[in-house]
Amino acid sequence: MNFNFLNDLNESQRQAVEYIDGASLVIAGAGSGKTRVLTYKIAYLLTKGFPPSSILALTFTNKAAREMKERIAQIVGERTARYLWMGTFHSIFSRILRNEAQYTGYSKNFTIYDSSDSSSLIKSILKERNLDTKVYPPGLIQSRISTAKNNLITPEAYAVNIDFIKNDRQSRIPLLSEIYQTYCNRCKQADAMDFDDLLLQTNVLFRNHPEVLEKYQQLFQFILVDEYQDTNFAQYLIIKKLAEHHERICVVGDDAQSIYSFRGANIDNILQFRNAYHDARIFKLEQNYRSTQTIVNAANSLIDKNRAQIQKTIFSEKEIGHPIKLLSVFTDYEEGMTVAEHILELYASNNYRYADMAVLYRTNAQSRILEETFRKQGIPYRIYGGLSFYQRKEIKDVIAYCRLVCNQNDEEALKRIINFPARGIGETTVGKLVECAQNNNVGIWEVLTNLNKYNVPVNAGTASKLNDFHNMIETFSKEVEIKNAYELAVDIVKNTGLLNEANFDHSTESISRKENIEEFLKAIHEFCENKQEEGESLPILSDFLSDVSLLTDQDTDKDSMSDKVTLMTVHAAKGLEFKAVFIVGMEEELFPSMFRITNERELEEERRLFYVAITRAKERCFISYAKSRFRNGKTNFCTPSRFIKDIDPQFLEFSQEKEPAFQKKKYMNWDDEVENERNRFYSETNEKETYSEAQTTHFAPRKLKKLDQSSDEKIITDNSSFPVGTMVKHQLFGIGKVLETSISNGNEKASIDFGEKGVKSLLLKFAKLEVVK
DNA sequence: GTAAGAAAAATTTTT
DNA sequence: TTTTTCTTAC
Repeated sequence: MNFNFLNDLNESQRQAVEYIDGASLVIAGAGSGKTRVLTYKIAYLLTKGFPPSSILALTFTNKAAREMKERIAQIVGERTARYLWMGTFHSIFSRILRNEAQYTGYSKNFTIYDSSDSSSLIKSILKERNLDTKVYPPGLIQSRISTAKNNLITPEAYAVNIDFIKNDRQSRIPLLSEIYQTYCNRCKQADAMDFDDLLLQTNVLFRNHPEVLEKYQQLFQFILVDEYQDTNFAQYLIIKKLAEHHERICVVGDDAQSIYSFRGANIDNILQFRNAYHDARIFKLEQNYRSTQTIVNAANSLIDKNRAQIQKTIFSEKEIGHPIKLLSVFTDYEEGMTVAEHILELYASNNYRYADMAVLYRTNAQSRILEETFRKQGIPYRIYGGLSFYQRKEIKDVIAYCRLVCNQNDEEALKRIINFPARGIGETTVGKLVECAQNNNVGIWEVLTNLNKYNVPVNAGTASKLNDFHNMIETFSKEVEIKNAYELAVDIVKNTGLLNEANFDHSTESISRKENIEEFLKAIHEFCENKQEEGESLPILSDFLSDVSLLTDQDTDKDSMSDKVTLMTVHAAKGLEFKAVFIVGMEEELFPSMFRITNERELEEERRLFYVAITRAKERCFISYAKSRFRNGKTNFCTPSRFIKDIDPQFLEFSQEKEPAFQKKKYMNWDDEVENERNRFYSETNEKETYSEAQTTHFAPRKLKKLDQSSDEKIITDNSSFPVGTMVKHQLFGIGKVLETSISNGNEKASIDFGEKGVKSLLLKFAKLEVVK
């Protein structure tokens, strides 16, 4: 082993690595060598005599875990690195839950429900109870249940909590508590855990079985947690429990990069670390090795506008570099062209390959237009996100078959494929099965196995179809334990006719579906080979399934070698870096998202998201915003994001665009107008007034009329349906009071105070408001 | 019971 | 715009 690796570290990094006697928090600014510290720390622990199997290292993504493992393997060798407990929270604790299945009430091979399984289960529960999905929106229920689980509130605890019950009654969803209970019962019956369960059930396991907890407390001599700012309460408590005795724990994170609160992440975990671990040492990694001084300073000036944060001074000793270039364009289409031009220019300079560049956006929907322009311009690109490989219909179908074969209680899988490929078992029949199952308090599979016993009211033809289906699944399931996963999967795909179904015509889509299935089978094959290399004689299908359900698209980047521009959301870009970064769509209501501008906490998170975006850039950063954007089927007029103003202008450069060839004649005077607006933009001191004023003052009204009949002005109105002071009810936000109604862009808006949920500005045509007396 | 076609609705981030 | 749900005709 190379003992000199500590020399690669700067002073604060080295201190962070060498402190192993107690709890520590490492505040790792963007680009400060966080991964290096983590990997070296693990290597250091190994040299200090900690066996690899006594080190628990938790990451946020599979990719991060894999990369870190590789880097550690380079230092200490693969044979040692292999035994580290390193992975995502979800994968590590699903492993523990499987190992300890005897204590959990679930089987060793429990199924993992993904969010679409959860959602469809919730929908069936609502349907069975005859509840209107307008009163009980499935999405809202799902997120409430998820929040409850993330905060370790079991259905039993929920039912007796007066605050929740009162709150639900106020939101007009008093049955939520019961739905939550039913949801959990049904998951249990299906021998399935959803993502949140993996953390919740781990906590339940540790609470109910101190001897099991004790075992893992002993096992894990040292615990490391990456991306600590993104942990939720369930994760916090698991770590706290595991580290209780020895408190040899090191968490690494950056509060400035906390961007997952919508998933339950609690930034207070990192801000209040000392409350949980009183003697914790705090190390700050403040030198940024990634970006130019300009980029670092610009990002600093931005994040400085947030209130909740840990004091730190991020600095760079790299060159000053180029200013961040603002690209003001008229349309989203033009934005794509401008970005494309810059990409081609950088590429032509020979200093940048395509793979050195990334385009980051707030929402996936923005990728389409970029894709179009890149195709036209012949720029190779790769899109991350959107529909992941495992989310494709044909793949989900194959997985559903595999799931059902491994676990006949998996009702979501069963419902998905009982009539796919079509075999004459329609909705009515499934309805009868479900009803029968409910009445007898058993699972659908049980009913399917004993059609006669349960007197399912179906005719002979249907009964025989049901039996055929039942027998087919049963035949496969008998082979699960004795057959190699790959062989069984091939059997399933062949015998069920899934391949034919996918390839029913010769369209490109059809061929691609077929290829996807083949690709999937190949993945199973690889899985088997890997397992066999590790010495497992018979890798079975259920093993593969427990792996695959925790994989995401990030884990399946096949051609990372090829020279392509990366297109992804800012969220997906966390942890990555590129020589040049284009942040597009920096407009109000898009970035920051319109859903998050009324709540200060959420707005700060949006700002952190922008901070993450900027700090991905090593050398060049471009920020673009369009005046108009095609969104949700129509053209919207946009104003530049308030966040642009948060950046100290000394780090910015405005585009001095020459007339691009593609620019239409009617936009000829645009540059002048933009110039005016820029001046206005920065001389403006009254934040509130800036954008609406700028709009009316600097747009020649005549011109606007030519483009769109509607005006950009915000006009305060007196809406007869919702006069000021009216109490209204909103699906998501509950009861609120109308503060103001207005018309802007021809859209009727209302500003409504929802109390705890904050003041929201809603478009009346979207928000289905009901007046309450 | 099925499939296509029409109408309506929803538009964020994801382990 | 895309996706989901509803309707209608086979």
